[in-house]
Amino acid sequence: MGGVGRGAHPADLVTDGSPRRRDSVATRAALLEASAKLFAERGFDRTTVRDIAALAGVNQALLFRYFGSKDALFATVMACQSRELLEESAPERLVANVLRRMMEASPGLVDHPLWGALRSVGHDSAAHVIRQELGQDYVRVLSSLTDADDAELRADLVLAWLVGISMLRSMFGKEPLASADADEVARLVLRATNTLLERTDQ
Amino acid sequence: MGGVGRGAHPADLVTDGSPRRRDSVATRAALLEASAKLFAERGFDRTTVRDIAALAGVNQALLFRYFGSKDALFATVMACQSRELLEESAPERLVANVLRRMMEASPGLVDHPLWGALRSVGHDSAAHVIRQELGQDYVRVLSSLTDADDAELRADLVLAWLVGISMLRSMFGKEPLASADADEVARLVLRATNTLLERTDQ
DNA sequence: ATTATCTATAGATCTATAGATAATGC
DNA sequence: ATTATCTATAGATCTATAGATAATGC
Repeated sequence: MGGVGRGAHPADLVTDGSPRRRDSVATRAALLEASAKLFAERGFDRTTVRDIAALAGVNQALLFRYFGSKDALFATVMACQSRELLEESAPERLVANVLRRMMEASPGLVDHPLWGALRSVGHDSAAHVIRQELGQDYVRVLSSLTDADDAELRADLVLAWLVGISMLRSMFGKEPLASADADEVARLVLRATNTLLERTDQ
Repeated sequence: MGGVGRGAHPADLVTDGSPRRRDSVATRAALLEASAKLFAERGFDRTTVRDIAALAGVNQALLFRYFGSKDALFATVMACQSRELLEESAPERLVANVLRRMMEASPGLVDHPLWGALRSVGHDSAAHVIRQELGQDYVRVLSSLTDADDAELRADLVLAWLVGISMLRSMFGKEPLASADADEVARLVLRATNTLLERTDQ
């Protein structure tokens, strides 16, 4: 029933393209990659284990062999969410970089798995990773940008803005925001967040 | 299995408290009210027709009799979302009023059914009502506040902020935002949105 | 008689498991 | 021999319907 044929192998989706036919490591990786993509696109509830297995090109029983349950797989995916954007950006460039990456992604697609977690809003693991990663990592960096004693609240508000923009853009395709010029959005948002964070540099 | 006993009658949930025992109008209203509440709290996928019927105190078969399907009920609820907040606020007070109502609601609960629609992000009717109501009603009012030629884009960004604040607050319980003082949040956000909308009045 | 309500269940998913099969490494 | 993979299916939901029952209005 799935569009992906049964004959496809997990190696097909793995970048190193090694053609080994039985490889638990590659199978596990393919399941992680496929589920990250589908959970981000549809959320936890609307993603079935058979969809994931079909996209990964493996039998659905292997999902349970390697991860135990759909819930555990989801928690693993959430825990593996990369922090590369956070780590590669200087603090004062973080908002600009997140915005740029967000706006340059094609409308309707999330550019970062973290925003994809928003689609699984009812799930504990999603709520946990949102609080954990947004709460402790992004907010720490953002709150370092202001001296105000309510620095964390201000950082929360900046984050809320990024979350909202991602929602309207990638989930609802809200126009004109979805098709807006990245530079123009960045200019508007950065000017306002600089006001919020009491920074005066353009 | 539901906590609401089978003996409860729809009239129990209806404000006018008329004790009529068989009343298709009251039953229909009770189903609408119960489903609006549950869809807002849990989203479409995690709300079952039996949950709705139990909360409304009616048999689940009546849901299909009066609305045809769960999908049609959802669409009806979405279409009935009230616009009272939009209509009762002067344009220049809209953001402040939405923020106030949002922040004064207890954390973890949505104050307005429109924000609850965000939980049903995968559903067409939810996406439609979000685009329709946010897009055409709120944005029209907000964009009237600025003379810039990208007025609608700026209005979209203000809306994105409100959406993001609601998400972090009511769905993820993000601290310190969730427990922050309403006035302080309003002060910070309004100052920044005034910058965004190029207004100078406090 | 009409119609609101309830019972019972069909039919469609979906997660998860038990056990069979087949490819690998020694 | 070990272990990755597949088949077949149990068991639990969930939506939706057909038909029975019972309360209302004339």
